[in-house]
Amino acid sequence: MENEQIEAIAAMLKTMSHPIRLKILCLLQGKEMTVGDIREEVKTTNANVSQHLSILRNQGIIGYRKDANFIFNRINDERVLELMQTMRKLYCQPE
Amino acid sequence: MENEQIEAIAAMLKTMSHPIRLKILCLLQGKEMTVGDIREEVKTTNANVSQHLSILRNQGIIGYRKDANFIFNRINDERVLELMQTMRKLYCQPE
DNA sequence: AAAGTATTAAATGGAAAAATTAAATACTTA
DNA sequence: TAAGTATTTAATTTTTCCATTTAATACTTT
Repeated sequence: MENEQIEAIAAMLKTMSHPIRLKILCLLQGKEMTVGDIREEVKTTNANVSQHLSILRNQGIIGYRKDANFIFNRINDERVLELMQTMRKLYCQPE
Repeated sequence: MENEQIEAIAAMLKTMSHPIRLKILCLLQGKEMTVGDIREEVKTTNANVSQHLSILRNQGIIGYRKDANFIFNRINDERVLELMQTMRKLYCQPE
């Protein structure tokens, strides 16, 4: 791995490494969710969810779609999905 | 993923998400290295390398072996190796 | 034992990240 | 247009992280 790539990957891991953000990524697997939807699953405020979403957006991991006064968030980066699959396999499998 | 697992994985990602620590993990793939060895590859001080190594050790990612006044560090957690392989495939492949 | 090398530990200061609160924007509906 | 809902922005405070410096420990060699 080149140094530049190490920096980029480290930044991406840092973005994923907050419990709330990682949980958001888990929740967004397979579906779109609004701030309000997410807020019901994660014990915090709307503003806090919104802040975490914007960090994920700035990293390019998630995207969104606007409809009325809702914003539907979705995972944008397929690689993150594959990475999470690997993590689930390694850290959540019984064996 | 359960909440508890999310917390644990987030902690592990956080440990890996510092450029120096991620570089150390790259360097340790396949070989043992001392603080001095690592310090030659990473532009920082011995004390700083030592601190990062202790963070990696506390997370259980690396282990060590003592010989004379050298400490040889090695990767302890096979899962981290597989995770890094996946990251290399996803983020460092030309295609 | 003294001097030298490798590493760690402890303390400091500064920078970055996080949660909280309050105010602003955007859209909808009554 | 006024009131209501969803989300974001901005400001503030608290917390956590990181690099640096200095001192301590452990071991070797002379």
